[in-house]
Order: sequence, then C-alpha cells, then structure tokens
Amino acid sequence: MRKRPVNLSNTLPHLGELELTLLQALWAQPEQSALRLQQELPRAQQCSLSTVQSTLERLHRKMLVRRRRQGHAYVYCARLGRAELLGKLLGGVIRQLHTGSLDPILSSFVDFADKIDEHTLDRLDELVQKRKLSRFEGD
Amino acid sequence: MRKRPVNLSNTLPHLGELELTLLQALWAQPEQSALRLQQELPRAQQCSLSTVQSTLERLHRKMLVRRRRQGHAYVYCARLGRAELLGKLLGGVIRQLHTGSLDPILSSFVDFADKIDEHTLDRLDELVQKRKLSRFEGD
DNA sequence: TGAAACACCGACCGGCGATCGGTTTTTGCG
DNA sequence: CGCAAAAACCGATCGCCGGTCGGTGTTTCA
Repeated sequence: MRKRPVNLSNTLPHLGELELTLLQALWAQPEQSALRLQQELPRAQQCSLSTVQSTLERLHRKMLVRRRRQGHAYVYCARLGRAELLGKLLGGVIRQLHTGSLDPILSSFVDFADKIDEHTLDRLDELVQKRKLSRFEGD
Repeated sequence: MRKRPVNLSNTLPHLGELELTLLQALWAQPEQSALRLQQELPRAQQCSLSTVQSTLERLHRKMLVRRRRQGHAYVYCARLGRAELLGKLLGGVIRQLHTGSLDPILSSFVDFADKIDEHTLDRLDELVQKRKLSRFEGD
C-alpha cells in the first residue's frame, strides 16, 4: 500500500506555501501531530485537518518529514533542519545553472551577500575563516 | 493585446526544462530567432516551432528575455546573465526560508562550498577578499 | 500576386499543491 | 463487549503551470 516517492525528476522539490508553513512549525517545535499542527496554523492559512494530513503526506513522500506512530496517530518531525534544507535547495538551483566552473556561482553569492548590507560580507568572511580553521581539528 | 505578466505571487519563478535550455542557448549566443533556437535544440528536446515560440512567450512574460522585431520576426536575447539569474533564484530560495538572521544562510553556503571539493572554500575566500578590497576603489 | 515565413491563438495533456468529505480503522471508555 | 471519538486513509475536485501542437492570420519578398 506504500506510495511511490514523488519528484523522480531532476528538478528541485518546489515547496508549496502550506508545506513550508508546516515545516516551519516543525522546526519551531518538533514532534507534533497533524491535529496540533492544524490547530496552530496562522489565521491566514486555516484549513481542514484533512488538508493538513495530505500535505504532511506529500512532505513525507518528499522525504522532508519523518513520522512515527504514537497510539494510532502519527507524530511528525522534520528530517532536515532549516539550514540543511536551505543547502539542499541552493544546491538544486545551482545544479540547474552550473556550467562546469563554480566561479560564477561563488561570485554570485559573494555578490548577493555584499548587496544585503555592509556587514554581511564581513560576516561571510568570518565564517569562511572559521571553517578553514576547523579543517585542521575537524577531520 | 498585451498579456499580463505571470508569477504575481511571492514564489520564485520555477523554470521548466525547455525554458532553461532556451536560456542557455541565448547565453551561448544572444540575438537568436525562434526558428534558429528550435533548430539548435539538442536531440533529446526537439519539438515544433510553435512549442519553442510559446515557451519564449512565457519567458518573455516572466521578463527573462527581451525581444525585438527584425523584419516581421522576433529576435530574442536574455535579460539577465547566468550569474544574475542565479543570484535571483538564490535570493528567492533564501527569502523563502530566512528568519531574520542571515547566519544560517551564510553558513549553509559555506558548508555547500566546502562539501564540493578541497579547493572551493579557498576560492570562495579569494573572491570574498577581492570583493572586500574593491569596496575601496569601487565606491 | 502567390508562396514562404512567422506570429498569434486556442486547445489539450499531465503533474502538482491545495482543499475537502466520506469511509475505514484504531482505540479507549463505560 | 460494544460504541463513540479520533484519526488515518481514500479519492475527487480545483486552478495553475510547463510542454506540446495545429490552425489561422499577417507580413514579406521573389
């Protein structure tokens, strides 16, 4: 009775609005039931329990949430942290457009960081340095 | 007779496969007609001229290509370079998931760069340094 | 002036996210 | 045990989008 996973193609998973909202909720508080998630939906997105359930089912097939039975009900939690998902999506976008050389991607990102405000580029620099250092102790 | 632009929502533009292929072709060689684009389509994606035309029309509505009449035919060129589009898409993904703090995004990206191979992080570092320097002369 | 080139229009298909109501299964209580 | 509540499960519908095409009109030029 198992359902086939979706997104067999090469495209990035394209999250819908409700899907995203539910993920956010699970990040804020892991291990929630469909009912609980439905009840804590923001005004603007209230919908029936069925809708929440089938959206969770979709997320499950996308392997973005894990679920575990508790009694006869499911309890859900996100499989990936926000940062990991972000990384995955970035990777997807990048894979769509990359052409062998990574430079355009890196410089696009540097560009992006620089455009945000004056501090962001420095912050990026710090993180790069930190990561470079941790390559020694790390592995 | 003008058509309304699509994608009035907040989501990122989600490019289809053919759309992407056509953009790539226009990056490789700007100023091409629909016919020419159709003829140079890779085997795997050959389709009728009509299809190419309507896909270009969609790209036009998405404001991703500009077109100019030459005789009674159109000649297309990409509005954004590959790097710019990448930046836009990255921005879209990031906007979907960001939560005020940019740190998770930056560190996701550093993570991403580090995972590719041993040199990429260093290359990113170089680009950051270069950009930081160019802030003096630049503006 | 007639044929070729091409834009333009409308139709259809399949996939997906959102939405819901009805049906079945599980469970816990009196 | 039997029943009502809870929740999963199932399937249907909707609207949008990308891809696909054929037919029709319009422009151009030999």
